[in-house]
Amino acid sequence: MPSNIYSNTDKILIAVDCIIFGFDKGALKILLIKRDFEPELGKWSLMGGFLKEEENLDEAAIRILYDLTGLRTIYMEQLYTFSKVDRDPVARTLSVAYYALIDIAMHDKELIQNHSAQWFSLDKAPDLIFDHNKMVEKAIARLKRRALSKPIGFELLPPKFTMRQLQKLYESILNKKLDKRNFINKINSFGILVRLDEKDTNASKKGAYLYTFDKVKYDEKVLEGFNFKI
Amino acid sequence: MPSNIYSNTDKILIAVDCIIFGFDKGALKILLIKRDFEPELGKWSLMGGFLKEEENLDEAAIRILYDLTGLRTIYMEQLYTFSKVDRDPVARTLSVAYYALIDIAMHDKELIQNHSAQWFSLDKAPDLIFDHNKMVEKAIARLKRRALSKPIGFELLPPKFTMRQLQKLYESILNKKLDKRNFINKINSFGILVRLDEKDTNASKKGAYLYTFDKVKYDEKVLEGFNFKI
DNA sequence: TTAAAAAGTGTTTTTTTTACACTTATATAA
DNA sequence: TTATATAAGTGTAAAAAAAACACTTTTTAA
Repeated sequence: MPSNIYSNTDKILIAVDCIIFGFDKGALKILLIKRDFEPELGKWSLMGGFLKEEENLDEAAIRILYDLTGLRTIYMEQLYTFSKVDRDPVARTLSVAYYALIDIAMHDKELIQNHSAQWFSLDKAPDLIFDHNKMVEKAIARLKRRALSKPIGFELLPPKFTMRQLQKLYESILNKKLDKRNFINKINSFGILVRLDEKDTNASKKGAYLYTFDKVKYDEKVLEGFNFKI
Repeated sequence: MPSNIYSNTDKILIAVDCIIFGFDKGALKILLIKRDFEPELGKWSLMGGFLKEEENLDEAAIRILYDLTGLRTIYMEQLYTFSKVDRDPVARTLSVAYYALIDIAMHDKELIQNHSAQWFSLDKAPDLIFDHNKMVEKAIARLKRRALSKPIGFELLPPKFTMRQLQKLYESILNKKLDKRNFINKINSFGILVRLDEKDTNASKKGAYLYTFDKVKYDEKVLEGFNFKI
């Protein structure tokens, strides 16, 4: 390798694209924006932006998510870096995909309207520009794997939720029906949920107990290692 | 977002660094190079290079691995993109880490000598430049997870191997002792190994049966889903 | 008052994982 | 030649985890 390894090498644009998952009305959703700029004006895409000189990728992803949702402390994870030479027709661009989980009730609705953004159920999402469909696919696969190794789902739910909501969430992530009793037994065996004396009567006449997530017990559990196969 | 989104954005150097795993004499090893160029001349680092305009990341990683090992068809996977602003003191550089699994017997020994490269056991590896230690850590964690979800180990072994070699390999990846009988029972339950009539007498007087890996059955098994918890 | 809709609750069966010890084959040393 | 040392090879029983399974409760609205 020559000693001037940094000279005459190719510099490249770095984009950060975010797959933003939410959960609403029993279905897993993603937040997409309708582009009001070229290229691909009018088409749907992931929310993205470019990496700046003075920030690292996590910071860029946080900035981009804040711009769209108004939220700062959300679950986020780097997914994969996409690098096909002609993935962006305008210029050679690498894109580092991040995925985020947010409580759909908490985001800033005005902000997403300003960006012509919209929530879509996974099965009803439109075709996306560039390689964004692949990014979403990969994010779903990763989310599925994560859901089996830790109780990631809480990030997607409001602070108080019912067992049934939690189960529906897992069903939509794993894309299969789960047994009610087995699910509750498993969740309770972790001891990371606290049952409140309140009930939620939105979805049933009888009302369902609300639960919250016990962060302290959860962190203990993380240390000893979860087996979250459901 | 402005319409001139591609103008005045920052272009950045992209490096590709490879964590190359091998398995020899019962221990998991990594291949490191002693830098004969600045910065950090004389220190140990991962094998790396820069991404070129006309190639994608996978192609760059394959090129870099070929330069060092002379091998082309090796197991390789993108790991993570490292982006700390000052990770490289010379210039702002992102590094996309890849990890590779190779059969240590197959590589080109002359090539690695030309690069002043050397195999190190994981526990005896020297300190590395930049954030390369972190990369190795992450690669080991990924390898551990992979080892539990599919029988990845075959990539690291010669075409014919003994059960004991396979077990030793898993023991060194998972970093714990495994029960001989349970291991064999589990592996055999997959039906992806073929026992040959040959024996290997290197490690024992009695000799141990050699096995090969049945690629066809393996692929069938992949489709129906592995449970490789050992 | 009754029908409908969702919540809540335990036990049994099956599958998977773990624990565990002796015999066999052969080269080498006495 | 015999004894010894070394690693290979082999199966079963106990424990743990996962999966299957159905009825009762509460309430509202017809």
